[in-house]
Amino acid sequence: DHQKIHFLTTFESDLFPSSVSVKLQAYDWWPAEQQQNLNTTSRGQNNTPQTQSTAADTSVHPLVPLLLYSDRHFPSSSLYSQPISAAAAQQVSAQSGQHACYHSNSAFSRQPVKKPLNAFMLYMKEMRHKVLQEGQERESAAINRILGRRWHALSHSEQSKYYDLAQKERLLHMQLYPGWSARDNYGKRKRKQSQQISGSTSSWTLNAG
DNA sequence: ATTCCTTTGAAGTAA
DNA sequence: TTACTTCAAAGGAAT
Repeated sequence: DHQKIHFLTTFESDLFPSSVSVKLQAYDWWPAEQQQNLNTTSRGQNNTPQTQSTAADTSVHPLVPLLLYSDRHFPSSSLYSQPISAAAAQQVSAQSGQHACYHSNSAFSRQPVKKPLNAFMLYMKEMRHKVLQEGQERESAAINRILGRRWHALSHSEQSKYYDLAQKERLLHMQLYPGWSARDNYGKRKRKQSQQISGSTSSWTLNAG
């Protein structure tokens, strides 16, 4: 989808100044012309990708727009569903202090920032629908078992695609939420006491904060 | 309405 | 440093 890719490039140019261009060069799917324009703040969007083969066609990983538009990471009600500007990024940095980091578009709905997806989670997100189309399994637990076996059957180069993408998402997550830590959501999910917790009866009600 | 199941990997806690 | 635990996604099943 060209619109999403354009959003990505605009986001990169606004959020990352020339000071972090070294990091960007570590990922081969970033558009070459974008890397050249990193030191310039203004950028036009007059070229259409379909008229001729541009750098964005080959260097932008096809899963990156999928990540940026993940409904979980960027809920429809949050400001991240809109194109991210430098001002919005600074607003995110301002609200991410030493305590928990939230998506917030209003004072009434706050959704916690979740962990970035690891390589296998990205693989599942992309391949789940294919297993569903095969029609053998319907439950997610069974599908996840299948995807776990297929993950181990992948070649090293096929897996590296998702490891690289996961590293890219961790970097993006770090830039978007500088104060965020996995500690923010650790131990806050309600679980059955019969699982592991033994002894106190209401130990996990203290997370109301 | 909420948790379980089930996978791998990242990151947390406790020893 | 090592071992163990939690949570990321998904959604039908179970509670």
